[in-house]
Amino acid sequence: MKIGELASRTGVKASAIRYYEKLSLVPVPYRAGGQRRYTDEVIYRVSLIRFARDMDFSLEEIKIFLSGLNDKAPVGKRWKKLAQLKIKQVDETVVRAKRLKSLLEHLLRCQCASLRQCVDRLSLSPRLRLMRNGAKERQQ
Amino acid sequence: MKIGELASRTGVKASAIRYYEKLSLVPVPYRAGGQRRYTDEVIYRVSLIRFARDMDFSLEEIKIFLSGLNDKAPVGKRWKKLAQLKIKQVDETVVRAKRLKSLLEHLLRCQCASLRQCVDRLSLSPRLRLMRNGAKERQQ
DNA sequence: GTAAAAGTTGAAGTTAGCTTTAAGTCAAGC
DNA sequence: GCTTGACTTAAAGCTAACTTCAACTTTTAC
Repeated sequence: MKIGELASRTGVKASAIRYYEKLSLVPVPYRAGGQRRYTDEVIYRVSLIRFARDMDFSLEEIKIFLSGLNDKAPVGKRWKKLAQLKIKQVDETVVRAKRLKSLLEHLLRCQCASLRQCVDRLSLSPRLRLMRNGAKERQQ
Repeated sequence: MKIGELASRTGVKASAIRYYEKLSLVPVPYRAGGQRRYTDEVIYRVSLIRFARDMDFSLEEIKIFLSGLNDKAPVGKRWKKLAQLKIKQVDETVVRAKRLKSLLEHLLRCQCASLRQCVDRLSLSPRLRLMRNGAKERQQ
């Protein structure tokens, strides 16, 4: 399979696939007359990469995941650690998402005339702090 | 309050606050000897911006939200539309997050020797497609 | 009064994750 | 055999959301 077919079958652009190759996220394929030829196996890998990207994994994280999945040995420590971290993050995401949803629903219902009034009614000020604590940590 | 205090009270760097000012996300403040002096009101606004950023709102979206909240008139159409869109997105986020969680939990439990074996056992290949459809649309 | 800390500016730099470009080579259909 | 479309490369460009820099001024603490 040439790179164009791999691209159309996975929904990932050829340029992205070449970029992943450079980062060692997909294997360096066999070449015919200079052009890349892929086995079907690679479809799984690229699809997984795309899925993980949709889940906001960074390419670095995906690299760890894929190397973990490829080991013949049981999944490594780094892999397990990352997976557990991700599960935790997912839980937090769900909590914050629900909080955001009820905030938005309140704002759609309420008739607050000003930001301050709205924030006060929601007692958002102390709550904001809580929300922030649950949120992604920032690099400062 | 000077910009440094506003920064430390909101957890948003001074450089980011200046950047927000340039984008009209925070009001142009009074100046004393060339330096910005803020009222307490601004804390709410900057905190809200930060909260929204943590929720992955773009600054453009935040601009719409804040202008909606500031109107004396009932919240505008654009605002409501965006809020409803965001609620939908939040629901999707929750669904995908849960799906990711069970996938990760499976991977932690299972003893798949290879990527292909694992993907096959999960019958992930058809599922990937479903997951992708539920995921953010990409610009292609 | 003076030194250090905090503020100011515009412009350039940073990061991730690609995409686009230019200048070619290779493959497929007629 | 020729055209057209798909492929190749390295390098540059893009976007969002900031941060950093350099060179300077203002404020604060002692």
